[in-house]
Amino acid sequence: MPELPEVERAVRALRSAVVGKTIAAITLFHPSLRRTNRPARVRALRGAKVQAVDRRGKHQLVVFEDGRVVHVHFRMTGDWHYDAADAPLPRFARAAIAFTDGSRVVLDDPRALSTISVHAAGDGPQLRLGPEPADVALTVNVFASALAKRRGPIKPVLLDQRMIAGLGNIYAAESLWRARISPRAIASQLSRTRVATLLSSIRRVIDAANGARYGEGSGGRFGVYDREGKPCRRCRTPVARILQAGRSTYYCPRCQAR
DNA sequence: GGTCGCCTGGTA
DNA sequence: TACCAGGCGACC
Repeated sequence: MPELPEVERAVRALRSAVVGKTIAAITLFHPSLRRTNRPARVRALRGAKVQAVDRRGKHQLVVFEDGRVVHVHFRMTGDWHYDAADAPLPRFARAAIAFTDGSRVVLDDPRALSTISVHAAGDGPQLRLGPEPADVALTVNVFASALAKRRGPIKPVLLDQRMIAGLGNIYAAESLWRARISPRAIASQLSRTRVATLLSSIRRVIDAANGARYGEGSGGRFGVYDREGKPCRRCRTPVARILQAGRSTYYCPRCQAR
């Protein structure tokens, strides 16, 4: 599920579910999680009390009262599942956190690419992230000077989390479509006007995605994403798909001509 | 920058 | 049986 709006939703749900609770046990089921986590460090979280749940970009941070931090990233297909500690596990359970009140949070992830790591107090994960889309410090000037340093095509640049934290493949494509900018346009060559348009398009697309979930049904109505061969919603030209940096990019060859 | 690997499932 | 997948770090 995870693009920014989905992670934000997941964080809010997690926050209301676990803040103030004390860990009874953490269990890692998937080999890749066992490989990357030291058992003693995970076991030592027993008795730790959750103080806060924070989000930075698509990263989730569970902060404990003693300053330790559990860092979770859903990658492609992770999500939280809530149940009781004695309930049957969901099909793709990769990890579980049981609390002393009998409740449980399960990391449910068919593709098993999610990551979990445990950090000592004062030694949190080093996240190299740019500003959040909604950050008022992210001005057109700031965005333009960041883009000016990048000689490559704009679409892969937008996926770099150091540009804007949390922007993913879907909304990068949607933002460019909305701004009528070719995904192949060279980042450093965008005019200031186009940079301004792109920034406001990114914000509008993210805002719409944030709101769409409650509207149900209205969500998932993309302009170009996953619409190869289907008509552009603006000009009816068939949407094209190209590969950039190994990822699909959908765009309208007419609205977003170079 | 591009490409690959991590994992596993859904779909054509 | 192929290809594709909302991410990202390691590699050239």
